Amino acid sequence: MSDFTQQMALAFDAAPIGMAVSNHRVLSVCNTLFAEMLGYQRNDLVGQSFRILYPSHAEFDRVRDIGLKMMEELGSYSDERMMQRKDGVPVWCRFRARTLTPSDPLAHLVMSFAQIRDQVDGAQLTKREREVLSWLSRGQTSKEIGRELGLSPRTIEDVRARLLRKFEVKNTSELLSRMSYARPPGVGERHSR
Amino acid sequence: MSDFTQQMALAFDAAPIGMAVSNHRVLSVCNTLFAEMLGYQRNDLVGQSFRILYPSHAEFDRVRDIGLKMMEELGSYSDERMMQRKDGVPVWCRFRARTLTPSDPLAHLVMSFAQIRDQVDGAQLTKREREVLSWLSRGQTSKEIGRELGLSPRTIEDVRARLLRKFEVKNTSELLSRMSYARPPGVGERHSR
DNA sequence: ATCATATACGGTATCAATACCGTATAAACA
DNA sequence: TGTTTATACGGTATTGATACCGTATATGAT
Repeated sequence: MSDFTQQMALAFDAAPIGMAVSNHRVLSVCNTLFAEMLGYQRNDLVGQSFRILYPSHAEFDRVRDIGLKMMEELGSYSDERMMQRKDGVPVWCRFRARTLTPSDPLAHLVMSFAQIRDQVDGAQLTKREREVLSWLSRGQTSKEIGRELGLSPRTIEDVRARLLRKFEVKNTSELLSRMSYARPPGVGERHSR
Repeated sequence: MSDFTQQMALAFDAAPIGMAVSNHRVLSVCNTLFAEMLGYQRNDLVGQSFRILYPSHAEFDRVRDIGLKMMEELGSYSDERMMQRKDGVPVWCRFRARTLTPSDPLAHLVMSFAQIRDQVDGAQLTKREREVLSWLSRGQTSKEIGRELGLSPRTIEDVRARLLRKFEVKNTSELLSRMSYARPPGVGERHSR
């Protein structure tokens, strides 16, 4: 086995992004970061169905169909999706896939998973912070967001200041460049005192 | 080793994201997509300095220092940066790195490069616009960027205004949220090749 | 029970961002 | 050859962002 092959295998394992290979939706290889991201040991995942990495069977089915046509045509596909960690916590990922078998895309698939929200030293975002962030990503001002959420603009400024501190950034532009977050504030995002 | 190693090497090469390994800023291995992204054949890049992949020597030096401290502490680093294709065209990338040698991060580095978008709705970015954009994503003000580039802050404001018009966004925050690698599904971007 | 944090709101002060007004040069292009 | 666009710079005026000062309540953790 060549030195090149071994270097590539090492790079795969040590990659700064989660990577996995599947055959007909069964995981055949993954790297350390992928297993870590989802709360598993790597050996626990080899041979497992990807089903266990999605929050529901419906979601598992949905993501199967969603990129199939594009992969048949272009060989690759990318979207943003929710995975589920072993302990049940949802993980938002930038998902990319390339198939080695375009006529039957799922037969042999190479995927990368990049976690979108980097938590800074365990600093999770509160509901309010995510909510404000999602409006900021649409270019809303504090005044507009306050009107939208029925709050004083001053309160929105407080939330913004907290976000800047948490992520150690200078301003909102740098914040949004680090943390892309454009999910609309939905059902679970209502504010309660 | 054998089969597992070979599968991992295959996955590295066929990965849906650009990947490369460097030793003291010299490329030792990269995958097909990485070479393609930058307009090279893979064999042209092996053994080359990363210098040729950056638009200027100043930029090459800047990106060396920028993540060093974080890599010494955490072992990994991520930002958005501009690379330069063989034909001179700039490529805006989400960059991730993990070092295998934390005491001397650049000694052995595994990197991933995800191309962000280089155009939106046919709106091409000029060199100046990309340049300013890359400083904005680091939270720099117009005054700071002007100082950095040896230009009047007013000129930077002109560039910003052009960017806001081109992307039809209200302000810089929305701009950087749109330019980010992780965008909500359904709004345009589809990954190909 | 105390401490830290998130929430929510008021004020002020200062700087940044954005939108206008204008001029000027150079390159691309039909 | 004129027209458009990018570049570069000046002014001003208004709004927004950020950083402080303060108070207050609620919650969760040690």
